[in-house]
Amino acid sequence: MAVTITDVAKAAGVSKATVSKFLNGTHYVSQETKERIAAAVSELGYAPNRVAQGLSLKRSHTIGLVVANIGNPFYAELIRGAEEVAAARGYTLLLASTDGEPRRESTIVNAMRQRQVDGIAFASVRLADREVTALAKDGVNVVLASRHLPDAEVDMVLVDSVKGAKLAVNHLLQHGHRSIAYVGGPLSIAQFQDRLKGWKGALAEAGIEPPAMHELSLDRMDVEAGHQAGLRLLRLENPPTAIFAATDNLAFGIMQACDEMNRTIPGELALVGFDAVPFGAVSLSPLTSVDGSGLIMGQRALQLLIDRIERDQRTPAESRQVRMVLQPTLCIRRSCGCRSGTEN
Amino acid sequence: MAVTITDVAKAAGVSKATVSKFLNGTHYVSQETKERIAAAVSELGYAPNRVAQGLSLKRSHTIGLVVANIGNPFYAELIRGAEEVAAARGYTLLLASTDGEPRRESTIVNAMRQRQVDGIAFASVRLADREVTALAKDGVNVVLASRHLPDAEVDMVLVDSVKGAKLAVNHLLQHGHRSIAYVGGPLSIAQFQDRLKGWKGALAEAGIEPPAMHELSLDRMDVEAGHQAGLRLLRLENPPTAIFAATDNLAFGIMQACDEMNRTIPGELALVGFDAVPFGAVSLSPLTSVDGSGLIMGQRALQLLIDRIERDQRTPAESRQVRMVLQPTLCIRRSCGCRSGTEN
DNA sequence: ATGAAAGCGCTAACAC
DNA sequence: GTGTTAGCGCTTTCAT
Repeated sequence: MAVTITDVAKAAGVSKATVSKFLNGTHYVSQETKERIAAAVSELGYAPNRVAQGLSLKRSHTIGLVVANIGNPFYAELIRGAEEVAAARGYTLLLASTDGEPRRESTIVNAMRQRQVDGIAFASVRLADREVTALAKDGVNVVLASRHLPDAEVDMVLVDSVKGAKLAVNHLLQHGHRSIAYVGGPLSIAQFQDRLKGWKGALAEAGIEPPAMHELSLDRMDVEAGHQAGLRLLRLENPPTAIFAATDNLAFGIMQACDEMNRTIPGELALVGFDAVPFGAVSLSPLTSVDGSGLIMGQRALQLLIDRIERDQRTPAESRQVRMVLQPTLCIRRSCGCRSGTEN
Repeated sequence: MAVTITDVAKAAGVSKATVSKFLNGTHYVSQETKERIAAAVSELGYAPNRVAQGLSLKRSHTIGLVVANIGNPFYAELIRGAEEVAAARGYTLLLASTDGEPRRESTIVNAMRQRQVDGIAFASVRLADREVTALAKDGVNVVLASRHLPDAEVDMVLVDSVKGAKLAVNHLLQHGHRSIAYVGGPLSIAQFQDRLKGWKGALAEAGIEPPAMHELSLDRMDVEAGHQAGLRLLRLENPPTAIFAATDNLAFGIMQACDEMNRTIPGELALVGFDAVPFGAVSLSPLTSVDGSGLIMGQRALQLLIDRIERDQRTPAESRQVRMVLQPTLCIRRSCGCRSGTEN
């Protein structure tokens, strides 16, 4: 059906081997045959079959990207960044979503390996550190984006969550708040441990010891979870005057709760999120948020991964894994009580 | 490196062919050897190499999904739906983003064909009708989601845009508005022609002839474009009292403009969007919107595509292409002036 | 500088 | 029932 290298060879009156050599610039080919082949190629509209190439080369120029949930704008940004550099460097993405289920994640990883991906980028792994390390040891190029696996021996790019959380809380402190609650995701995820730690740390430095009810680690991270948490907090006998949400999605849910209970933001409740997804600019109350730069993480993660893939190509040696930590920044909008601006 | 079918054959003391037959259940294999093979498989942890399989079968169990912009929540939903059914039916998605550039789109299509995808789903094509038809005639299974190509001879799933727009405008009319502006995307896209037509039609039926300045067809569809359009409209000497935005993203931009100019929604300006992305619920003003059901389109599109792929497998006959039109529904939130609810 | 041949991992006739 | 063989489209020694 499609035109193959054999067709080109025939048309140019040479052997497949020569065509291949010419196409890949891997050996010398005489000027004259070069031209004949080039002519045949464009004449027939030949394009190499990547599958066949992959089988022979053991290289697919395909990268698996596994995210928890495509619907979450944070991942959407990350995917965008990843796709961008993948495309630029000649790779295409195999996308899969886990819905946060570790079991589904293993299935996906297997499927990807069977498809001979050159590497896998995890945006928010749920696998255990050792499983990821095992994967890497097993020869799979891996990179972790956004989620931190302290003991996994693979490349990762993440944002400094402790620092980010402190940025957020300190800002709220500067606005005069003394009663700042925390709403975050499951503590089984390192990122949330760090954000919680940052919150606690900033408060401690200000000599504040928050009541236990002001610390909420939920097991889900969607808007609805934030909504419920918001209601819970607002109905407390002594509700907080401000909330640091460890995720923008959570913050949006909290806004919804305020809306429902007729509490104004930032008037009656100040709010700062984490991620700074673009949508925050047009949310119920324009959201001040720690910039987790999903886009950049997506980009960097893929750069790291592709670099490793292409390096391994030459030298299958174990190179030291890099851990890239992005510095967070505060994207100030109005939900904190400010008018606007950016701060570091 | 990885374990191959040959290893399994060796371990089970049979030939590769037998292993293959057993694995694919394509021929009878004696109970005894079945067991021996099964044992070898699990012993060695064998998993077939899909690339090799693909080369032999000319089937990759991979589907290309091309979207305009992953950052747009409408596409995010669509991707989510697509990924869901792809995974359920044993396919994985090759994702690529065009940024709305037709040239990039062709490049992507070529890359995907080289990778032997079993089919391509376009969420918002920019290619011309005849190019898409040519693709289909050339043996590529194609489905169009969301965007309408009147003359392309391929499967498509779309939402009835004329009807959706009427739903929106009529609702605004019922709220007593007589001055309803339209803000939409490029008229080169059929969807926007339809939404414009629906707007005009509904107004005409109400005996209203809108002034020319109240009809804005922009060439971009991002939030910023909506923002600019909103400012333009609000600064008119006789600004509209309501706006129908042909896309939620555009509506968000308009909200931003209102916010900037201190116009309340729906008090001073009523607003209805199109798409009903989840975020509308927590936007500056909870957005009433025509439900374009991106998620469902993503699902249906992939079902259509996979059905066709698997049908073609058996009978390469040209089957009539299906055009699936989803009925829009109005997702009522507050930006129109209502309190809440749903209407058809 | 070019070609012949083997091999990547799998499937599919066709024999036995 | 099971094995032999050829072939999918490409790359890559190894000769020439």
